[in-house]
Amino acid sequence: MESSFAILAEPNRRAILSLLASAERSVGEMEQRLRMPQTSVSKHLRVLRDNGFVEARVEAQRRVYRLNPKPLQEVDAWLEQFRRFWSRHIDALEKHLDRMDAPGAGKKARK
Amino acid sequence: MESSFAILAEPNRRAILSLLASAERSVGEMEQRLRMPQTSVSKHLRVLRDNGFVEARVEAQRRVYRLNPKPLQEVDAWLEQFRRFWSRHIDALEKHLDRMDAPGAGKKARK
DNA sequence: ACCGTACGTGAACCAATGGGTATATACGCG
DNA sequence: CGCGTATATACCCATTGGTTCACGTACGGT
Repeated sequence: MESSFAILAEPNRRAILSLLASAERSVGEMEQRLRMPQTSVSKHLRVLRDNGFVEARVEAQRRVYRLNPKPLQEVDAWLEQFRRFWSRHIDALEKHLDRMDAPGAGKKARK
Repeated sequence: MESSFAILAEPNRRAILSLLASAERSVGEMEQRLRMPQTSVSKHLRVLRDNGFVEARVEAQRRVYRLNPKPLQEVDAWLEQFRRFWSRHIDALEKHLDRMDAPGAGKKARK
């Protein structure tokens, strides 16, 4: 049960996730895009997989990885408590957050 | 030049930040609220200070710490690239709520 | 059946870091 | 001035975590 923050503390892992944000990628693809050794990529992927940040599917000899957003959503949720420090000035964002704010509590239409 | 994520990887530091999210606090206050040794609190505060997460003001023998949101905003900004992975769900929820909201005449407050 | 490609994994190595203990500094008070 | 309170820091130690090297495995083409 590592914290998601601990996983994201590693720069190479963040790079991998950023890559996967735009598209699915095979290991070799990440290897050359990020210019890092394959074993390093594989190990980071292992950590990301074990913690639910990515999922893989087998395609011949390749493993194609795709992003799983759930852990990142948790990080986003943790940040919630601090948003009031900067969101006051950004009305559009505030409205967006307000809407996310109603998790089935039944108060859908504020204002 | 440490990544903000590396700073947030530490659970106690996150606890400190959460505390400071609600109010300014002195070191001793955090010490007892978090039930952790003072030297530990001080060390984590040092890291948080050096990385711009908190600022301190001197008040007699006390140091009162307050939150500085900028580094957290950067984290929030990094998450931006992933928001599309769950904003679709939010949109769906939004539409659902809108539909419940306006059963006959369409006043949808979209945008 | 081989051989190269594509990944994963285990072991050894090394640097960074958090916790604990002891100590240093700063301040207010009697 | 000496003492207690409040906080910071230096040092040591144990652990963690990332990198590299070497090897293992699975698959497809020829």
